[in-house]
Amino acid sequence: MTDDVASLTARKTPRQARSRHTRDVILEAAARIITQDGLHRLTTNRAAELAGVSIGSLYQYFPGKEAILATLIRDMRRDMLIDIRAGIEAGKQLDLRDAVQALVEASLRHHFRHPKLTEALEVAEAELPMDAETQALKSNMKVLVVGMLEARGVPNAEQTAFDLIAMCHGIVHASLGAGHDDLAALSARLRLAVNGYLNENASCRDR
Amino acid sequence: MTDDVASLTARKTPRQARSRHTRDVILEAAARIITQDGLHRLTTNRAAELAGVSIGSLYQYFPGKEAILATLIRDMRRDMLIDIRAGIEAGKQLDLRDAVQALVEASLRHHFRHPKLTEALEVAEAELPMDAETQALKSNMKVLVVGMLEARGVPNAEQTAFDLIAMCHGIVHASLGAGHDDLAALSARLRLAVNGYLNENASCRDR
DNA sequence: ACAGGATATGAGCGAACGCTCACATTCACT
DNA sequence: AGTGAATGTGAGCGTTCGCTCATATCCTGT
Repeated sequence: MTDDVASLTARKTPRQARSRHTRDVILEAAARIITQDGLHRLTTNRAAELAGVSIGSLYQYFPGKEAILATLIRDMRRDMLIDIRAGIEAGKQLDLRDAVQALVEASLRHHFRHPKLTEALEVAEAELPMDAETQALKSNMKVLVVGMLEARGVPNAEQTAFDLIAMCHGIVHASLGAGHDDLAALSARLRLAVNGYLNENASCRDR
Repeated sequence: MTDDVASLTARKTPRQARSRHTRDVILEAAARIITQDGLHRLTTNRAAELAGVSIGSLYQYFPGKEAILATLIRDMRRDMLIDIRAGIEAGKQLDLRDAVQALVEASLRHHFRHPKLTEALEVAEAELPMDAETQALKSNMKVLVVGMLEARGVPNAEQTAFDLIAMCHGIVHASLGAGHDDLAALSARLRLAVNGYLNENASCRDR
């Protein structure tokens, strides 16, 4: 099976500081290649070379380049969950619209930390089988967002969460692609889209 | 220059029916590979083999695999422009919301004709230089949509068009990725998002 | 029927890729 | 200081890729 998750998990866990460092520089090099040259330019040889590490060392820790990608994706999702948690915490006492906005801004900050890398990893994630932890991380995020909406009486919270996230993602993706990097302006436009959806959703139910 | 547009344009224009057919089967084979196996599985050798054509013939008409992609993208954008025109025509006599909805449904039909291929080509387009015709096609689409909004008194039509398109794109993309293929349900949710944005946009101005 | 352009073929070159393995080096622990 | 485990090395194998070119076949116009 090519789609085996085993081919995505680390081959050997570093036990010494030395090897942890080796693992890290490989991941950093891979991230830099993706950011600067694009996903399709990532090769194991190039990553090892840029990391200043022999190709053999790379294969000590990663069974293949997909495993490197899976690790980068996992790390990204971990960071994202932290940001989501912070966003929900920040909006804990606020009403629906402000709470959602707090969440939007938190995930916006996440995205803007490494825009190109994040976008590329999301593309890669779509065509890779997902390991258990990444799956769990994403599931956690969903539960958090849906819970936040439900706690504020939003009907059909599951679908609403899905659409809000997809909408925002679409706008952010398109804006980055068009070269817009004004975070404040972007945030205002997202608020417009999100509030509009929430209002329409509510008035739909009233009728 | 690797980014030269010359490397994306056809090498030789078919003069006989025979060669037009060769060109077409190559494009069809490439599209099938992308649809079934993904973008990264497209290679010139594989495309020629699947098309039942020698590798040499492929290089008679395309200087490289990027040229094949560029051609598929151009064809896709051509079809899309036709659909957009039809959508605008269909909503010609309608008010803002219904006209936008007609447009949304037209582009939704376009997307659903070849969902996987369309998505993949849009990814490819993002990391390829654009040839003049594709650029013109996209510019035409933008003018049409912006004009439709302006004709109905929408303020800030440029930005609104950008956001509406990006929003819808985000929702459609996420839905396809999640396996939702109910066109009617999707259309209803897009209407929700779009109307919400338009209402919010209008009420923002009133205040 | 025939000339000459248009089209089709596929062996194969050089480069890049994924990856292994025999070996060298360094570390932790006694 | 010595030993075994952990870690690091890089030449190089087998494969695939993009692509060329000498050659063969087909088609059009006369």
